[in-house]
Amino acid sequence: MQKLPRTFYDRDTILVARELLGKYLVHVSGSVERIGRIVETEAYLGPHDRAAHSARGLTERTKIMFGPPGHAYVYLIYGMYYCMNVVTQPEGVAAAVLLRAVEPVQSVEGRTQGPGLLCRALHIDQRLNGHDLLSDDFYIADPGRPTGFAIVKRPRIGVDYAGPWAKRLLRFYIKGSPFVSKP
DNA sequence: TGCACGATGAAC
DNA sequence: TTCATCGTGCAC
Repeated sequence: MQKLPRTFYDRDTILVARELLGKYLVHVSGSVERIGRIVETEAYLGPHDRAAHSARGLTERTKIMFGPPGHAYVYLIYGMYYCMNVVTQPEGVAAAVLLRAVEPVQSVEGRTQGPGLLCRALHIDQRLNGHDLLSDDFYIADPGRPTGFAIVKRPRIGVDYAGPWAKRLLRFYIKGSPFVSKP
């Protein structure tokens, strides 16, 4: 499998969010290689995007989002679940793509439909925050098998407080996939 | 130093 | 619709 290059992430966030669909998220922990096929993503376009953590500027938590592209931004939500993001665009631009659901491919136990569940199933936690996705133990790759699928656009989940930004169609998923969190 | 609040998920 | 559970961010 071809690991996605830095240039893949160093582009428009919406484009990256769409093109991440169908790619394989790989996490190697110990001797176990867990793989999930990305079927649902959301784009967060800080700092103007009121739904993005980076809307409040550079803070201890969001500094990863301001960093160079191709790194993981992992944070704890509601005190019990982790959410996995991919940092996009050049260093200094605080944008990222939230991975909302994956389809189990290898060594994945439990459900993966939802950002908290997919992190639990792939053993992703705060230790991977800031991790370079061009490393050998945590990365995203192109399976190379053109499958061909339609992409559905919807408003993002759980950001009703974001005013007009809550209505933007920044959530993308593979049409018909049974592994999407909220079809 | 204290406290309100989530880019959630599951139960009721 | 309600609750579990806790780090972050910002008000005192």
